[in-house]
Amino acid sequence: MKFLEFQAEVEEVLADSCRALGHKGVQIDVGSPPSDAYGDLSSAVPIRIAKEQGRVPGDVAVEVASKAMELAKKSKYIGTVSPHRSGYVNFGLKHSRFVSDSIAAICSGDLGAVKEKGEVVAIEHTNVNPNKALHIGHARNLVLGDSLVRVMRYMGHQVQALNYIDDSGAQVADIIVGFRFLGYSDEAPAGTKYDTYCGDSVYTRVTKDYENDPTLREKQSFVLKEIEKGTGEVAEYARGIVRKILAAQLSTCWRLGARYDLLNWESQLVHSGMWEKIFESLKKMGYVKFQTEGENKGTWVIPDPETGEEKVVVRSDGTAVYVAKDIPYAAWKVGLIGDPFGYEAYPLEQPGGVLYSTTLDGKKGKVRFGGAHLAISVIDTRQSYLQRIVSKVLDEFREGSSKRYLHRSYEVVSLSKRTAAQLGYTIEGNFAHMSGRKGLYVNADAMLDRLKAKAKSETRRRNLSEPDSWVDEVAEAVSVAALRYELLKQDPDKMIVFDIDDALQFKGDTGPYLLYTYARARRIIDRAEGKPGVDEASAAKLTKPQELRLAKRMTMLDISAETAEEFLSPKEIARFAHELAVAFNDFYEGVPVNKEEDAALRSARLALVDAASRVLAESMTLMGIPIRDRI
RNA sequence: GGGCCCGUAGCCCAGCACGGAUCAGGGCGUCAGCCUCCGAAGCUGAAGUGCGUGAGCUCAGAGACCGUGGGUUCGAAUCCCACCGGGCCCGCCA
Repeated sequence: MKFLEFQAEVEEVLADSCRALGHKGVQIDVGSPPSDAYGDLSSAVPIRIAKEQGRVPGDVAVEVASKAMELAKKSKYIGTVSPHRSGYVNFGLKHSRFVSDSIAAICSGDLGAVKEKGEVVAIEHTNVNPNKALHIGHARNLVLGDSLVRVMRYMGHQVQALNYIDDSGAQVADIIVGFRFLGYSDEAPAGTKYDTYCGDSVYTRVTKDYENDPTLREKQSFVLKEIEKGTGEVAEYARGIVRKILAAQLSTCWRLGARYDLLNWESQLVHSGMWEKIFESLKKMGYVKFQTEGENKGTWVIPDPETGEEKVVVRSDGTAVYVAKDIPYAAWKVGLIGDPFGYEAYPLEQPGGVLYSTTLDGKKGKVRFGGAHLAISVIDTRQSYLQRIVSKVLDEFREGSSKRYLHRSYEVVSLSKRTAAQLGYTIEGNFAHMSGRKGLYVNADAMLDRLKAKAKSETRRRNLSEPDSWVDEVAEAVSVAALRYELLKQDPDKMIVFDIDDALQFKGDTGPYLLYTYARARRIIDRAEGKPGVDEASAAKLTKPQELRLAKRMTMLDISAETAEEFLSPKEIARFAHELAVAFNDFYEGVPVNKEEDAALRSARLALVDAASRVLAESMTLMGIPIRDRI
């Protein structure tokens, strides 16, 4: 995008100026000035030089600016260079050319996405145990992961979006115990989603039943063994239930805009033999050791990367512990082990692309997964310790592997006191952690439905003559925008204390604000009589601060996208989109477009609106927010 | 006991990665305005104390101690250390 070109020019001019003035080895940096009255980019380089040489910063700034001004004469976009007495040098854009080039590029479809195909990146997210419906905590994981997938694709990577299905764990066993030993129906009542039924009614009840009758744990243990074995009537039955729940969960995921390339089944990972191979290698390397005495007698252990103490990986009964299942999966992702899987289309139709599933039937199709250059696991912060262990083991396996296996951690979503109270729970502090077992959580579908109900009335109020189906469809988009933005905009390291009433807010820094802003922009285009169009002469007429601010802002998506990529942090896109929307609304209030009488100016403004709305749409797409011309 | 994360206005958040410029930006909530004018899911402005139901009157007058205290620096919300408060993790559970 054009702003990055401008920035590159400024950096080059600065570096050349310093060299010409004999200042060697100065770190060249540029940034945004505190106010655009100073210019469009600024640098503290003279301050650093002054410090080194014991001079007055303002004087050095004058020298540097004067040299830079000379060198900037032949530049494309640098219009002004000015020193400031504080020691900063400020650079201003050559507005007419910058604005006309920017608008032309964007309107021709060049939004700055990286086009050449880069590295293969595997991104794992969602990973919900297939025994319950998604709650908003799972939704945070999905939104973070899916947005990251979108950003990485935008940045040119070949992305594999992975969804790990733990179909052989205790949580699945629990609901099978409920169906097979406690007489709970394995059919959901009419009108209830299957995953919701299993989570709300079966799982929570079985949890209580365990408390009342500890001998039920034997049933759980039996079911777990049957599932692990993988054959037999109970295992087949569990397999059917898991798939039925997964189908219900996936419909929610798709509703939220997420798309996956592959389902990785834990049961297949376990049966693939990968762990045994890795275990043998680690034994040969002497990294895992057999304990012949002490409290871990009879187990195989690895060194704990934090305490230096022992960490059991294989129990004395020969079975592998939880973290040991993650190791082969991680090794498969980054290609440290031969790929045992085949891949086939999963028998569910995913909107927007085929969903594959691993197989172990020995047939190898054309599609390949795993073996990525970079693997990113979106997993909440409570698993950071275990992820560090996995990472460490990969390094033992091959030096430097941990650099290619990244944990994108994030804090959990808890519930506000008010929301907990609405759900019938009285709590002590200001928030409560969600709990699937206790039934204390906000269901993602239910939240979307509440958002949708509100969006429906808001939309209907503004569109009295539209058919219900249209209103319904728009309300659905608004609800997804609201929830995704709410869960994405906050820093991943901060806990979200979710409050239903606050989340129902459509004003201010929200997803609906972005949708509304986009619709406003499109309305101008719809109602225009002439065509949008701009050249350097008409762009020169775009001199109002609102016009310049909007034009500049819309060329800065790439800066946010690069930061989002570097720090695996899609919230950068949210911040950008909000700033762009604010800039647009400021323009909208203060600058007429279709009522402008000067035809050239009108058409230039129209082109500006068109370009800005395209960039806004792109940034929303990167967040998985649906685009609607009218809402 | 060891480790990780958070602490910014009544509330919620941005800024911290790369320390700098005159007001540390938003949002919510509160109050007051703006639709003969491209969609009001928007925009603009206000919010020191005391008294008064209130128009207002009186007095006072600058500034969110960026959790607290140190340190580094010409310069710290940003870097370092300690402490305080909150959350999480450290199992032959998953």
